Amino acid sequence: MAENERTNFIWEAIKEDLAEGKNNGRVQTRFPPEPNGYLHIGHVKALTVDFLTAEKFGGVCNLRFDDTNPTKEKEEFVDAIMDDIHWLGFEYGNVYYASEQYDQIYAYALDLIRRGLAYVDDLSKEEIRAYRGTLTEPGKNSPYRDRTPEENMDLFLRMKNGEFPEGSHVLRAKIDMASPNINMRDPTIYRIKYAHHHRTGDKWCIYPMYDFAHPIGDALEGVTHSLCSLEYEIHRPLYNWVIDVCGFEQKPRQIEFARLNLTNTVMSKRLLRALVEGGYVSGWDDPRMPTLAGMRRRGFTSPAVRDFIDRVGVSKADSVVDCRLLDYCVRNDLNEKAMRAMAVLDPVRVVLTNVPEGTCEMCTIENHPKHPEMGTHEIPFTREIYIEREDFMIDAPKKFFRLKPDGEVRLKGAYIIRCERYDVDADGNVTCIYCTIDPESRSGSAGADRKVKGTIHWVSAAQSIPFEGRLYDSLVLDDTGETEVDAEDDSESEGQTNGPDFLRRLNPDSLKVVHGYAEPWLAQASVGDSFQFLRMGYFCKDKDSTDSLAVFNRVVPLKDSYKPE
RNA sequence: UGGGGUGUAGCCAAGCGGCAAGGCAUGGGACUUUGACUCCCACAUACGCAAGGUUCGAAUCCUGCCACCCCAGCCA
Repeated sequence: MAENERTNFIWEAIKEDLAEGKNNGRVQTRFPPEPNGYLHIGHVKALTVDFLTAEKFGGVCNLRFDDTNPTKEKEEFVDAIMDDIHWLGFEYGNVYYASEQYDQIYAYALDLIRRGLAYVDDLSKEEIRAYRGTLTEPGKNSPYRDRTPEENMDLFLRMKNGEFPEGSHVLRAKIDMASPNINMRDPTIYRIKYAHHHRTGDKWCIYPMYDFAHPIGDALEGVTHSLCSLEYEIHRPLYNWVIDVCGFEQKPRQIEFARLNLTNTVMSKRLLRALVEGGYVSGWDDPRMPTLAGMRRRGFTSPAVRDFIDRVGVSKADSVVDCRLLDYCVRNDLNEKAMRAMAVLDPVRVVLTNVPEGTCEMCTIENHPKHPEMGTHEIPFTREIYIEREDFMIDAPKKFFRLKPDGEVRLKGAYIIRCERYDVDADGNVTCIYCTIDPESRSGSAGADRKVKGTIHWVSAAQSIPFEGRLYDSLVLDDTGETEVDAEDDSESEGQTNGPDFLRRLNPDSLKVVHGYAEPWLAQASVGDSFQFLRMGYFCKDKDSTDSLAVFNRVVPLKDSYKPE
């Protein structure tokens, strides 16, 4: 059975490490988010790889907040991140913060200075860039590169003590300004920032860079395999350099894999933040957002999200996954769990002429066709009802199985009705349909086995509740699946005057609101409960529903194999 | 024109020298008091290259070429 066990290239690599006896057979990973935003579906892939890899090899996966840039980070985000991980059902071991490792990281920096492996540079940001060279030309040494360890030590201490303004000095690793790998051309490892850190407050005014803090954090925590996305591949030599130079005995191994991209949406935290801060969406949990908070509010379930990630797989090839696979996973999960109910989104009135006025029969309907243990509920049946406008067609084609003049159709859970006549307004819109019921055909009765080709959903006109359906059928962007992220302007610039380029691709149809009627039973639903409205899809009761109005988000539509013409 | 990566169907993705798994999507059919679900069937003579080579045999090895992605933050 181990024969067919699912694996991936990362696990194969780890098996080889284990076979060579590395790390004494121990495997440890970490999920290292920067608390500068909410987790999105792309993070789920990363964190799933981290957690499942640890689980696979009987190790632990810790959570570490890579909070080395105080200007972007907030406590709100660390809370949201932990909530999201729990929602997904993963258990992390310890919780670490890079900011709690600052003392140790600082000590390693001092050691590098002492050994002549790091120096304080007085060059400006622009000068450093100029000295770095280009992709095709080597860089040249900074005039400050050969300062003595004593001089560097003095300068670095003064940096730490707040004697210099931001931007005036940085600490650089002394590696090789002519390296074909630009990341090795004396990378900056510490910079001055007079910023309030959400955890260390104003204790520090120098902060380590990712490239320095990350490998040290990994080593300090005992990480054996540091899994990350492809863009860090080029940083691996630097990662290994830091590990070596700091003298860590047990050397974590960095392995990179492709990050997740999804059609119809954008996965860049910078762009998601622009949507939130620019007011284009209601917040990080807007149901159109690919954030876990948004998807959760929309009604996506964690098993569905996990199944999706599992089906996507792990490789090193750049890819864009069709968002219809995610939809499939959601439908697949909800099909088993969601109770069946009826709501009419675009109502047209139907009068059942042979049902006496004042009649109110209760029809019993199963909550789930395949799970009788899920129980039943009652729906009031009255003389006047609403059906879906699209379920009636005057000039119906041959293969239209729903209601048409002189045609018969079954009202789900109730009677078979026949269309006798209908009213039309000046514009040709149907305003009312008159039908008769077959009294023998009531569901559950002896005559109920008569077959008609179609079954439609309905609600009582008098005994139903107002319904607002939000049809978030597309994620934030249109369906071109392309996202041009303008390389320019860092997220620090607030200028929202003319939003980023991609905002032009915001899908105006990504949120449609419809008003209709729902069966009374739905008034008892709790926020977060999901239902399948027959033919219309899966809906989840939204958090801002009120007693007088049932507000449901459409999680995902049902597949519809009916094709007109 | 530097370096690091990746190229298997519309989209993901197995495959690791022995003759192309699987899923989504798509098309057809059966079933159906949800045109849903479920169930059948179809869907790469072909693996970036009408390129060389090794081999009895290559998607898998070697050479060359092409395409795309990443790197010149005092972001992560």
